[in-house]
Amino acid sequence: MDAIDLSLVELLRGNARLSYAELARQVGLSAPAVHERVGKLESSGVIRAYRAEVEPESIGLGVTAIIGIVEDSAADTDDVLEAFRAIPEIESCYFMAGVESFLLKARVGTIAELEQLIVRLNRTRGVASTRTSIALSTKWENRPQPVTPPPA
Amino acid sequence: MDAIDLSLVELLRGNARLSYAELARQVGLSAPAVHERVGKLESSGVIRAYRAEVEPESIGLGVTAIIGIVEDSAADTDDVLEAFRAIPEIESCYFMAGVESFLLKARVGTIAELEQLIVRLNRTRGVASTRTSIALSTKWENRPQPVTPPPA
DNA sequence: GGCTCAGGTCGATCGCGTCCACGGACTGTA
DNA sequence: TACAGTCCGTGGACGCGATCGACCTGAGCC
Repeated sequence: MDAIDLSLVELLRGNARLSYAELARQVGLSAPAVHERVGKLESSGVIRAYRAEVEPESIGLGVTAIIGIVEDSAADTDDVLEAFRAIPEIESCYFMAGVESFLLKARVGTIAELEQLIVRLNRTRGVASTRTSIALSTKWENRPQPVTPPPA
Repeated sequence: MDAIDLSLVELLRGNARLSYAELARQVGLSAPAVHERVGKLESSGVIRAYRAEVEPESIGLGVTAIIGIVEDSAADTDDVLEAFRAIPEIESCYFMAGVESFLLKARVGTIAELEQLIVRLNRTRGVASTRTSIALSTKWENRPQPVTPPPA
């Protein structure tokens, strides 16, 4: 992970469809060298995936909700996690410090679907209570922040 | 936005670096036809960007926080939003229903930086109070959910 | 000094991206 | 029914990019 790797990561966070040739020009290496570096970044897990970012409304996901989960005292956290993983509407899942063990971001098409989702979450074994907040609009999401040189 | 467009969107949400030729094979069209469709999806705003998804720790962003913002009664929401937009650590920003007008997801390198960020947010004109929760771990994030056929 | 290895360049080949001309289906009109 | 226009696709052509293999160079180590 040197400065060139960081540049590559930053370029690909901005536009995942840049060609290797273009990346090579930007960082001042040859295309095969860039190809190899990017391959290593992928296989070492630094780059996890390349995703198109899509306007959620246009694929029928107009309702965004943030849901806090309180576990009951007998809950097995791994089981709860497993149950959440099986629910496709849950796009993100964070394990939190605080009373609410999990914070979920979910997207559904309608308020009715959100209601169903909340019922399902409340029925999940290990879940004591849920607290749902609705996002009226997403101002921005997953904006890549500029890569800081070296963290240390 | 027909069924083929939805397939293209779904394929690109799964892997933004698929070639047009490969997309063409998957949806049963020619490469130029796919090229044109994807171009239209981009210019119509359905596809907003292509991003590499990076392990945050490896670029020095090991601390994730979720921050709720309460505006004061004299706040100009647009100004507050503008101020947030200028803070690169804020990766996502949702305008919420409820007491907290905004919910922010921020990533920083260290707890010390998080402290500075919170101070900065509290000093922002229009912000009455903040409530920060720390994510101990990110179980998953921005998992693309399967595209439902047509929503209507 | 010489070996080894990591990581680069160069050159060649093959497939892909992209432009363009052409063609068929659908629609509205006379 | 015939016709024209539009939309959306295909196929061919061509130049560029992806990718492989051979080779080069510098650093570290016996």
